[in-house]
Amino acid sequence: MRIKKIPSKSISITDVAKASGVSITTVSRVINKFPSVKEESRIKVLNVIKQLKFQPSVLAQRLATGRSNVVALVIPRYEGIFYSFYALELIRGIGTLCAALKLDLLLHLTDSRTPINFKGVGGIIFADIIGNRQQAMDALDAGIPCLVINNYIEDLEISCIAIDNLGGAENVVNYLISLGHKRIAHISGDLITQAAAKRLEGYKRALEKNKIALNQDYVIKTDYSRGQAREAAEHLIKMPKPPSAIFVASDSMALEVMTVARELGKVVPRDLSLAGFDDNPSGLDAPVALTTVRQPLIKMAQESVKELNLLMSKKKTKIEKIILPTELVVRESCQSYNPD
Amino acid sequence: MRIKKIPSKSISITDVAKASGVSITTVSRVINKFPSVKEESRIKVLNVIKQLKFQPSVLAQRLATGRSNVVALVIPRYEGIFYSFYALELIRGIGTLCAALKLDLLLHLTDSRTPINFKGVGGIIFADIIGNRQQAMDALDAGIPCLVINNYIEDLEISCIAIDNLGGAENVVNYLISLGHKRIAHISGDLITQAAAKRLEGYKRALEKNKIALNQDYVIKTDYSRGQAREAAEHLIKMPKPPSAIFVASDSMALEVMTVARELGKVVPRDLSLAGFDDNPSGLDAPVALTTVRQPLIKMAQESVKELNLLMSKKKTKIEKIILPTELVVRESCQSYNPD
DNA sequence: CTGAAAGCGCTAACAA
DNA sequence: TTGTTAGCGCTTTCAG
Repeated sequence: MRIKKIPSKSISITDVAKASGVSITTVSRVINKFPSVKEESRIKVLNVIKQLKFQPSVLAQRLATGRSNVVALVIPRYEGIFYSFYALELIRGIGTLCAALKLDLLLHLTDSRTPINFKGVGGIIFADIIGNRQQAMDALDAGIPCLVINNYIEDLEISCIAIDNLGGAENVVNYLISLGHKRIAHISGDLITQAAAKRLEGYKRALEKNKIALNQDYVIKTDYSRGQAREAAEHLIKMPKPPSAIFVASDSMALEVMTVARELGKVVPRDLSLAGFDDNPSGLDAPVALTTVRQPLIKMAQESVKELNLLMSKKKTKIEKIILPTELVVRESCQSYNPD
Repeated sequence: MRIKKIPSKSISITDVAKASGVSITTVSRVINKFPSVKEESRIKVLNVIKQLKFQPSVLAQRLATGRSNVVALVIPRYEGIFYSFYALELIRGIGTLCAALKLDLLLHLTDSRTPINFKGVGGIIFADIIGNRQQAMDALDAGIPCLVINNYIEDLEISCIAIDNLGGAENVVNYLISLGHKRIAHISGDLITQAAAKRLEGYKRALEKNKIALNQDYVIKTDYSRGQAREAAEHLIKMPKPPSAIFVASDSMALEVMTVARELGKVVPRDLSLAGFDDNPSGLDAPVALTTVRQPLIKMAQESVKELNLLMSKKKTKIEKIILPTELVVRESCQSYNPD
């Protein structure tokens, strides 16, 4: 004879069935709100459920149905992502909407190498794709509903919701140009991210369209960290012919640049115009409020959950490629170019 | 006859067994690294697994064993938590350690009312307890390994890892007093959080120990938001007899206060000394670097995962109540009191 | 060293 | 309207 491994006092559907004098099937029907249950039985079962504080095992449910309400959020764990404003906004947006839709949120900080075990998750949101394209492809051909945010992927049959980094960057640089600046530098973010690459591209495009020659010395690449922003800023400001304006790929780096400028005796915006990207609230703490580009992070996050939910419930199968617009936020850190 | 519902091409342990000519039991043994498998069989199975890209269903595993490697992180969704530096640091610390320990992280932003379905989670970390005491008690008597962070709970048989908010606050206020300040105000955080309450208490205690009478008009309560910080700051600074120093319960609020002071023509630290709490990196972006209290958030987060992991693997059952020390970070925003 | 068979808690097809 | 029964994919006795 078998012995139950652990006298796991956890109550199951069977206990409920016994206590209410019906079959487990009926209990199951009550749980799943089948209309075809006699009112009397339903009430009885419901009472017992309450009494016993029964909660169905989601595990067993998922195993039996093959469906799962788990949304996995896959965030690549590259250097610096967590120093960004971005990650938290994403988690916040996705987390609150998941809670509202009764979806479980599994947070997966991936090193990009380790394959993800998809069994048991109902859908996946890839926050950007940094070296983990394979993971997305695996998910795709395992037939798991999934989508990518913050990265516009053309060559994969996958939905994506991205932000118009290119346009946003182009706009802000155009703005600087409209103020009369010609010597405009760019401190870029980590170019393994599409966002940083597109911002750089937008910068270049704006210059080009305005017939301003690109000066390679004015473009400095960083990993988004404040440390590298500092080095870049020092380098730029100390140049024999320093730029009159700098477009920085993130607000947090821009703030560091502002600090460096102050240390070197430069007054923003009089001696140097400065623009960031993100609309990070701390841009308002700066001595001079930071001009920046607002990106709809929360919106992107929430759209992704909505979309994924549709995919998961098979209400939709068409893939969608969306680019959300950005908005230039003019504050005080930029000024008309003054050649004196 | 039955028809398989969906020709779910997902490969299972059975497929692996067939393809390698052994029983599923043997495959299971290989998966679980039982030593008692002939090397030959093991290799064969391992090969097939690789070939078929088989990944065991964690669902089925959990159902069969009753064990689960899922860690639920329960974060109460009160107003303003996500505007804090705190939340992201927590998620970052917990997330990376979970990944390292091969634990799945379930993120649960709770409204505190809805009971949590614990079935299938192996352990729970409650990030603070804000109105959701019941959830913790439920988990406790469901016998699920769990602990509380950022809240020292005396009257519950639950492990907790908290931060010495009281001591931290007392220290910083002592520091202000040592600089000669006597009119010291406090802008508190949301007192539903233990952290805010303890910081207020620390403030009071420091005054008391130094025989400085508490002036109720100098204590202003907020919800941690910048908006309320602004109002508080305006009120304090415009008082007929304004404080010469303000201890603010969070760095982000302190930065807002600094902005307000500047707007009102006050120079920090000459006219007003300012201290925060958190050691939020943006404290360094301020025109005047913010003096603050550093709290070991990452450490708290990581300790909690370690501890929970021990609890989950039954290697430990003793509950632990830990308070981690803080550290005063003196920067530039405070100055000796100058009565002129 | 290996396999058959009995669960884990639930859902769903079928029959009543 | 309800119950019976066969799985879902895995682990774990127990008996070779």
